[in-house]
Amino acid sequence: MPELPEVETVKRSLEPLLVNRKITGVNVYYAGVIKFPSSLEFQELIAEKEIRGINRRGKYLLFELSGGLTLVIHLRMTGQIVISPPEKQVSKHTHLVFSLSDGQEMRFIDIRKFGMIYLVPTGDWHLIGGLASLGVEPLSDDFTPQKLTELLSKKKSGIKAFLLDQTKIAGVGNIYADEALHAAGLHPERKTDMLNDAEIETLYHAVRAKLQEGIAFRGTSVRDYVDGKGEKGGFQKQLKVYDRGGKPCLNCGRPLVKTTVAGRGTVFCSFCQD
DNA sequence: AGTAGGACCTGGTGGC
DNA sequence: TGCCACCAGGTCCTAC
Repeated sequence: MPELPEVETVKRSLEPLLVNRKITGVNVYYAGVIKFPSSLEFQELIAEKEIRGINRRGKYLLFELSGGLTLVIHLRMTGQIVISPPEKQVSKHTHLVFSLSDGQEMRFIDIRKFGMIYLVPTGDWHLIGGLASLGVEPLSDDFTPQKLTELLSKKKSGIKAFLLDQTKIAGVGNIYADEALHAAGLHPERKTDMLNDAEIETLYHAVRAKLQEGIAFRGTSVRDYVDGKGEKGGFQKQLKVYDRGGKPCLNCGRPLVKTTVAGRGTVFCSFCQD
């Protein structure tokens, strides 16, 4: 599911509902989502901790808690975090329910059970696979055309595989990779070391623009994605290629091609992207 | 070093 | 309507 814009939208929707509230306890329905520490330790450690703030790094959500702890959540494909009143029936696939000091509940729901939850001392990111090795935040000032040039030069692969590599750029997933490549007019299998300066500049702006548009529309709800209030996003109506295989390219009218690139379903225009 | 393929899970869709 | 194959916003691991 969620890529950077969706995770950012979840973060923004949760902030006003969670910051300065205390987690009074947690009910565990499926312990498998808790990757560290043990389920028992998790339940003991998190009780009575105050949520001081929420941050995002790549596709990870980081809840800064009192006591020097951070609750880290990765939603993977179908994870959802929703704030609900306790009287609302707990839906199927709800794995954790946090009780909050204001009487509400924070529920972690995940159909496919791929989501991962950790509770670690703040800063001990090495305890979490993937988080410590994340690459640059694409919407930060650290991400520049020069930085992109440097990253591209260090990898010899297809450009779509590069965009999906979280150790290079953090947060781009399958939807925004396809959208950015179409916007930039680049074929997903173009080699990273064969792009000229103008193409890199175009790609740089396309990646940022698509992520920013995704946030502005509050994320893409092709299937399961909802924000912290249970609301769907709106960017699915703006998609130019993702989920549009066989339909006409909105630039040239020719049918979009659906293939597999870097092991992922990929849609592009063989005329506009080369 | 790169990528392909399988694994992890459940559910929706489209074909027959 | 039923059954089946295949597909899905991610990442990790193994094998070429």
